[in-house]
Amino acid sequence: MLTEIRPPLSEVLSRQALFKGLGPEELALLARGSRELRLQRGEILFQKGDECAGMHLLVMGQIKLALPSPQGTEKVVHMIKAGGTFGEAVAFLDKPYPVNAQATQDSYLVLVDKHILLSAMEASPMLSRKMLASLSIRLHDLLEDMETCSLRTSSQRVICFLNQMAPADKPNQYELILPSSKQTVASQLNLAPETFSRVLGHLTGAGLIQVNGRSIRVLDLARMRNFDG
Amino acid sequence: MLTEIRPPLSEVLSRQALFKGLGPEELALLARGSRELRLQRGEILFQKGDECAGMHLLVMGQIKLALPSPQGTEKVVHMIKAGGTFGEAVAFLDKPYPVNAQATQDSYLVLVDKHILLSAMEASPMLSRKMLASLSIRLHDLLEDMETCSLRTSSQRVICFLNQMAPADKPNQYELILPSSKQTVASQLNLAPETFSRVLGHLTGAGLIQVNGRSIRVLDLARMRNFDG
DNA sequence: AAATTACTTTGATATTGGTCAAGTTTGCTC
DNA sequence: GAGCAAACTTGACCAATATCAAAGTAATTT
Repeated sequence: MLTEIRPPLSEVLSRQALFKGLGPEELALLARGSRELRLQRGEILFQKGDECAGMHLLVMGQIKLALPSPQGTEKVVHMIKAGGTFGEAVAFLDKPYPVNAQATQDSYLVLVDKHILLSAMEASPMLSRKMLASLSIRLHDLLEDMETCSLRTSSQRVICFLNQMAPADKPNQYELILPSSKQTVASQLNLAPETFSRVLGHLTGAGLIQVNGRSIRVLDLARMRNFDG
Repeated sequence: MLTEIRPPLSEVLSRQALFKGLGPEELALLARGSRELRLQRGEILFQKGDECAGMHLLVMGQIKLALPSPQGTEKVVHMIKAGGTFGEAVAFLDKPYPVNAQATQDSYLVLVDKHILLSAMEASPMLSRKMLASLSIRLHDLLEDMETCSLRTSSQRVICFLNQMAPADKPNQYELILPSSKQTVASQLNLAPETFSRVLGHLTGAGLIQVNGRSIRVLDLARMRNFDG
């Protein structure tokens, strides 16, 4: 067991991009309205329909947001990574959560009470701007997911995903590590795991990628984008 | 041709829910940064990839937001009705439009310059709150659409839609008028028009609904929700 | 290190919903 | 109101992808 250094909450908050630039008294206010949460891999944070207490800020770890289906399966909507937030839209609307949340890695997060958050926003137009920007990005991403899922074929969806995972300068060749298990990625792309596996097989067969566990090497991005399943 | 009475822009703005409660000087500011637009049914307002000048407010008419597909078809993402806004998320992010917009009815809208809108928000925390709430609702709706489209069968999607169109008190029997053409509704549900037609046929055959053009009478909501393809 | 569990791959089959084509109805234009 | 274009319906067929089953790998626990 590691000896952990646990800094005060206000310091943890001050290090998050969302709260950069807030004054110490605002940070203290937020900290007073916040709770720390620690989850082990696999633990469920909340379920669709639960009451929403506030905004979640993931400091470390990984959280999976997914829609449950009547048959007990689920569709992954979004993977939250360190520094990410979720639940703010739901908190503002006073609605129950529309998704399930489960830790896919041991995680450490902070739950910021919604009332406190609202008063902090009242006091800081900059925080409002950042929240607005963050929601806008979420909306934009969700629309992209919708685009991917509803007007592309299975191969195009996978190619689109590999393309999005490319480094910023988009070299024609690069390596990437899948952010989660293949079944999870498949679910995000609205594919059965078997289909995902087969598509990777086709791309490998066409000499466009090399797969090694969770690591994928893209050999020819330009040609891959034109690949037709 | 009708004789139109054209009230000043600031008055038009003051009547919109989003701007209710703003002071006259803020309204005047917004009005100065706004342009009126009039579109005829069928006219295109903007296309995916166009630069975004600000937030659109639809005062009258109907606008279709849709994702174009490589094959020239499109997937309807959202139908805007009178009083609705769109483009604000894109304006905040300084990104090009992610969708096409086309008038499906003769429409009158106001385009509010993004910089002006941002300064108005700076001045009015209430406006910020409303914008945040509006984006949150959009996000929530989009998630619901995703749910509908990705984990339900064609019949369930149609039933879900008919259910959403029920009056607020959810009586077991009610009548509704489709908000747009059947092909447009079908596209929103991610269905081919033929499939939509067939599903309505099945539901009619099962004695659950009666269809008459764009008017649909739901005869037994409870039983319909349990209907299985 | 062995055992158990979860994840992934591969093959065979089934099903849903899309596509194409033709006919019908609706609604708009002149 | 006649004519035309667009929207809708119906049927036959097809293709994409899910499902089921089984075997093979990797990862985790004990």
